[in-house]
Amino acid sequence: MVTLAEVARHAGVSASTVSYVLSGKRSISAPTRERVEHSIKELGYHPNAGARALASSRSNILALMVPLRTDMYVPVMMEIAIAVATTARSHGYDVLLLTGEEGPAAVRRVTGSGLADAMIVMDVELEDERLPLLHAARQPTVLIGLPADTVGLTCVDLDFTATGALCAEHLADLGHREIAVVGEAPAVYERHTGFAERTLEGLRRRAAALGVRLLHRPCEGSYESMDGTLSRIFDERPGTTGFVVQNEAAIDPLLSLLRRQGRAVPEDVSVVAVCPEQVATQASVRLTSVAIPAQEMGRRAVELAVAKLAGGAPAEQVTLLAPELTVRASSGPAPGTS
Amino acid sequence: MVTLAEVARHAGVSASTVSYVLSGKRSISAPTRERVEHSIKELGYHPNAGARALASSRSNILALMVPLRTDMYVPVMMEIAIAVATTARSHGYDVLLLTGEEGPAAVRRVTGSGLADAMIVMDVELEDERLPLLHAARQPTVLIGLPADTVGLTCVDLDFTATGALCAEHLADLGHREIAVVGEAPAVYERHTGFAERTLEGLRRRAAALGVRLLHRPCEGSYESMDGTLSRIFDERPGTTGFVVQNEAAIDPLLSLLRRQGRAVPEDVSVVAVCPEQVATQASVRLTSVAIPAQEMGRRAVELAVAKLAGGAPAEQVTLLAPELTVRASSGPAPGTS
DNA sequence: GCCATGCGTCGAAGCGCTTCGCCGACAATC
DNA sequence: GATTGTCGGCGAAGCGCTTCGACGCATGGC
Repeated sequence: MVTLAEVARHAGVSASTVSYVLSGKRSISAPTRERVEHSIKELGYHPNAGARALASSRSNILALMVPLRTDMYVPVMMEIAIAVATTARSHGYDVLLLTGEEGPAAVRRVTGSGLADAMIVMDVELEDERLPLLHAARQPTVLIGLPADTVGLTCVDLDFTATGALCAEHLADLGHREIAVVGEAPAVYERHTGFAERTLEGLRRRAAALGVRLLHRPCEGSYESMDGTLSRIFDERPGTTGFVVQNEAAIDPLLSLLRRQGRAVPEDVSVVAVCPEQVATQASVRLTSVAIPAQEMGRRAVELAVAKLAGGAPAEQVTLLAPELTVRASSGPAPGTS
Repeated sequence: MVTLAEVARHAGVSASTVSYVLSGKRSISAPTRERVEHSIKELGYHPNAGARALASSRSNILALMVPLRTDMYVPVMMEIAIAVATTARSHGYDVLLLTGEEGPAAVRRVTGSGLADAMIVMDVELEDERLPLLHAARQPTVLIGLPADTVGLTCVDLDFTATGALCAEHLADLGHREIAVVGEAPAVYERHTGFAERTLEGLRRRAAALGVRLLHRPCEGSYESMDGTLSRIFDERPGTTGFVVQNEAAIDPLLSLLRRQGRAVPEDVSVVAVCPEQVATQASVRLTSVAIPAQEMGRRAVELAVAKLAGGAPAEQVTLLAPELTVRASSGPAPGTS
C-alpha cells in the first residue's frame, strides 16, 4: 500500500506538497507538480479513502436509497441507479447502494457515520417517513419523486400531472370520449406514491375540462389481472376507445388481450403508455407514449446533490421535467370520427 | 457530531473501553458495558466511518460491479444487486455500486484506495479483462458468473451447462425431436459471456446424446427480430416442435407470434424458458422454466466474500447452483406422440 | 504469605491524510 | 534600499478511531 509520504519522499518534496498537487488548493510550480505526478504514476499511488474522509470530513460518496419493492417497474429504477452511478463518477463521487429495507434507520446510520456526503432518495411517498429525518440531518438530500410537502426539499421528477394531462389531451384530440386508465398495482396507490396519484389527477382534470369520461382501474402486471381489469372496464364502459397505461408490466398483457378480443389497435382502440422509450418501441405495437426520462432524472439528481455540496444551490428547489408525448402506431382517431 | 471521546466522558470511562464495548474484542464487565451502551443511545452516537476505516484498515464496504450494458435482462441484475445489498447489511457491510463503465480502472481505484474490503463482480466474460487485476489485488473477490479459467477464483453461478441439458432432456422426454433455441442477443455471444455459451453447450451435448436435432438462433428482445428469427427457424426446420428461450425479453414476443401464427402452446409447440420465476408465471402462458436464482446468487456471493474476509475460506471455490426445472403449462407431448 | 494468573480498564501510539500558519525568496512599489 | 506583497514549499497539528502493552486488583495454588 503506497502512502502519500512515500510519494513525497520519492519526489523529494513534503507530504503537504503532494496533497496540494492532488487537491489543487494551493498553487504549485510546474516542475514540482510534474515531479510529484510522475512519482504518483510510477508508484501507483491511490489516496486512502478512509484517511481522506477522516481528515477532510468528506467521503466523496453519495448514498442512493432504492426501493426494495417488487411492485415497481424495475428497469426504470435500474436505469436511474446506473445514471446516478455514472454521473456521480464524473463528478468524483462513488455511490453507496442502500435498500429501502432499513428505512429511516439507514438515514440515521449514514448521516451519523459520515459514510456519505449526500443522499439521493428514490420512490418517495407523499408522506414519507424518512422526510423528517432527512430534514433534520444537515446532510444534503435530493429526492427523486415528489412528496406532498416540498418545503425545504430538493426534488427531481417527471411532471406527472402534466403527463396525465398530455395523455388525456392527445386522446381527446383524436376524438375519444371514453378513456380508461390502467393504473399501477393497488399497493402503489395504497402507499400514496406521488407519481401515480399525480398522473391520475392530471388525467382527471384535463379529461373533465375536455368533456371526456375517465375510468381508472389499478392493475397488477400479470395477464390474469389484466384480463379481469379489461373485462370490468368494458362491462362498465362499453364505449371505451382510449386507454392510458401507466403500469409498464401491464402493457404487453393489455395489447395481447385486446388483440385476442378482436379489438384492433389503433383502429378500434387507442393506447397511450407512460413508459421508457425502449418499452414503447419494443412492444408488439409501437406505442404512442410519454417517455419516463430515467437517465435524465438520475443525472439531474446527482448534479443537484453536487451543487448543494459545493454550497451553490438553494435549499428548496423542485425540478419538474416537462413530459413529451411521442405519437407512434398505437393511437389514432376514435372510431366513427370523420 | 458525537465522537467516541464524548461517549467515553459521558459514561465515565476511557475511549478504549468504549471501543471495546463496540467491537467486543475484549471482555468488559456487565455494569460498564451497560453504562457505555446507555451513553451511546442517549447521545445518539454513530462511529465515524472514515476514522474507523483508517484505524482498522477495514471499510466494511463491499464493492459491487454491475454491467452497464442494456442488452442483458435488467431485472435479474437488479434482483442480484438488491440481494447483495440486503445480505451485506445483515453482515454489517454496505455496498458500493460500481458500473462496468470504468472497467479495470475501477478495480484499481477501489482496491488501491481501500474503499472496499472485497469485490463482487457481475457479468463476467469468459476472458474478462478485469481478471488479471483482480488476481493481482490482494482483495478478496467473488465473481457472479464463470470465466473460462477459474484457477484461484471464487465464483458463484447457476450451472448453465446443466440447465441447458435439463431443458433438452425435458423436451426430448416429451417426444420432441427438433428443438430450436432462441438465444440471447448476438452481442452477448460476441463478447463471450459465459452463461450463454455454457447453456448452449449443455443443450447441444444432451440433445446429441438423446438424438435430438438442435438449432440455435441468437435473438434480440424485440418483436421485429423475434419475427424474423421465428420465420427463419421454421423455414429451416419446419418440423420444429420444441423451443428453449434464454432471452427473457424474447419470451413475450415469441408467445405472441406463435399464437398469431396459429401454433398453440403447448399443443403444437412446447416452450421452455430460462428466466426468473416471476417472468415464467406472469407470461401469457404459464411457462415451464428453469428458474434463475438471482437472490440466491447474490446472497451466496456476499457470504463467500464475508467468509474470505474472515479468513475462513479457500482461495478457489466454484459454487454452481443446481438448476431446477418446473413444469408448467407451456410444455407437453410432441404432436403425434402417443 | 508469596508468586503466578487472569480479568477489566486505561494510556498512548499511530492509521494516512488535510490544512493552517509560517517562512524564505523574489518581484514590484515608492 | 526599505516596504509590502505574492508565490512555492514545509512542518506540525489534528481528524476519530483501533489496538497493543501495561497496570491494578482479585483469586488460587503452594
